[in-house]
Amino acid sequence: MTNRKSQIIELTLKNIQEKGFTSFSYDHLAKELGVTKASIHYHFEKKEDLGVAVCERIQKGLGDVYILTKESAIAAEEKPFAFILQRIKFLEQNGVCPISALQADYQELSQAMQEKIQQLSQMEVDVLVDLLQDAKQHGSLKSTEDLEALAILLISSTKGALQYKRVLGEDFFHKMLEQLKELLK
Amino acid sequence: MTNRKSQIIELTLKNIQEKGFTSFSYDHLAKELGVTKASIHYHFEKKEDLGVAVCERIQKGLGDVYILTKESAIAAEEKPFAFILQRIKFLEQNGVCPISALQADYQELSQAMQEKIQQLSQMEVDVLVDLLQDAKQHGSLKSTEDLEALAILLISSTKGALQYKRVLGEDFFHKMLEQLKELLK
DNA sequence: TGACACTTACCTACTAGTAAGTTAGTATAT
DNA sequence: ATATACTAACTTACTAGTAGGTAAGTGTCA
Repeated sequence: MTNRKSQIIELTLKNIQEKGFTSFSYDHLAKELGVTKASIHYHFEKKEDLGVAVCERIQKGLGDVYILTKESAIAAEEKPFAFILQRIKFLEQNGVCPISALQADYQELSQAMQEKIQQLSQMEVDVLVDLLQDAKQHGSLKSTEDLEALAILLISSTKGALQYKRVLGEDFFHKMLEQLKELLK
Repeated sequence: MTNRKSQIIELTLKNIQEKGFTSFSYDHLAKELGVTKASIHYHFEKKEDLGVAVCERIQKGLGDVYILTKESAIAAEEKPFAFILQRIKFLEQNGVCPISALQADYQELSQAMQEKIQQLSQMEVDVLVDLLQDAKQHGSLKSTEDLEALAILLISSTKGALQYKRVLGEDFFHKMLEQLKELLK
């Protein structure tokens, strides 16, 4: 049963979103799966190994949504915002973005995980810049616009708003998205 | 020595910024102060009590910067951005905003702390909306602008960018601030 | 004398991680 | 066909360390 391994990764991803990396435990994970803690150690010897596997899982998810958006039939100028909406969809109720959760614990993590999180964060920017470039070529964005700076604003505000959403409710987040939509016109 | 109490609060604030609420410990705090763990329990019986005290400390700091900005001699249209810059100044190197750190642990915290964090988050929005209203009256903002939505965008993006800053460096953050400056023109 | 600010010594619960043993299934050689 | 050898996927039982929290005692100063 190799899908026990991906089952653990998936459950860990959920736990990271809800509690953060340092606050979830092998014991809790094991109880949720109905196996022993040692069984999870069999698949992922150290917590760090599981962490790296989850980072790779997130990276794949990010890449998939990128390709999906890139190849989609919608207009190029709508793709940056569509990409953001697609990414949000993957986040369950009351769950923060897993990348944000990992960033929050960043300083306590091993070097291997820090490098992975750095890669992930940079990839988020790069992917959005690429979609913005396509949108610009189709004439929807002001040519004076610094696309990297714009991507940074879009990502930062989305991630920040997801944090506030848990505390202040859906309404906060929707108002933010409306502002972003306006900004991309 | 009543300032031992505020000494503990100050150190806890620093610890929350670096590790988050669930990941700092009384033991670690005690060692940093050169006292025993039980001594901290004497001042703050439960960790929750210390957490609430820190929230109140943050709330006071937020209020102080607000009053300082409100009463400052600079032009009203520059006050929203000046307020954000002042708030960032209080954050030490590699430290995330303490409110963001508390939001990240939100779901694991007691109801008392959740309520405090909710108050704090709402206060951030309210204070910025107030400064934006003053700026609008002095003619620097488009009258069509929804000020609450703008405040939400400013706060979200600042908080989000502070997270990325730890991982991707100062440059990321500066680019974000430049975009916000542009947005407020 | 008694309140204040502690310390010492402890408890229980939980953490990551490990060692050794078990079970079921597979591949191979005779 | 069957014994042998091996592997995957576990479990049981443990370690050492750390977490929050408490009870009882100590020194000090008004």
